[in-house]
Amino acid sequence: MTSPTRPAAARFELVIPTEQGEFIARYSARGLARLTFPRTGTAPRVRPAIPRDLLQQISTWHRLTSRALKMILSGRAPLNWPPLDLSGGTEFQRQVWAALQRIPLGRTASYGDLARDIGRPQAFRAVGGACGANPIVVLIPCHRALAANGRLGGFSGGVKWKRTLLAAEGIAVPAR
DNA sequence: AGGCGAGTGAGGA
DNA sequence: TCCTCACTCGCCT
Repeated sequence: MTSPTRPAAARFELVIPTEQGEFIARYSARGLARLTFPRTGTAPRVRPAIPRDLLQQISTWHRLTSRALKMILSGRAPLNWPPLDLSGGTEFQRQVWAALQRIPLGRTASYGDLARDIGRPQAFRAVGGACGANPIVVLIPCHRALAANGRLGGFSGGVKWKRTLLAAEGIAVPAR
């Protein structure tokens, strides 16, 4: 056939400028597949052009992503969300990510709480791993997962970001 | 209070 | 099959 078949895994990147830097959003044909923190000191890279048949769809999603991100960064709960393409995760990871999305803005849960939420009370340690594999920072609020006894725990994007995000949501940030 | 070790489930090499 | 965790708990100073 003449229609160019895109690989199912095709991803298209757009940036979201914020006061904190440029977040990078990556879209598949199914929705937002990845959102990453601003990188410091990397050369701007060439991004593949978005095919015409996806342009309008992705533009719409990107507006939703940008607004939702900026809302959370300013401590307000987003009204609308882009569709999320979480097909890259395992079943267990998707369950953890869904549990994270149930934590309201301004609230936190411990890794143990999340493990109980998904019906695997002993899997609290694996929950940490799934949080670390979260492909969509901020919108899937892995920063709201703390260790037991209110300790901060870790963060794949760096603990500084975790503190920043918690502070933006008005959460008292543990000393460590 | 704080350190330490064992136990734990999932994922990746 | 092994190893590594963004953990938790209990026991010990």
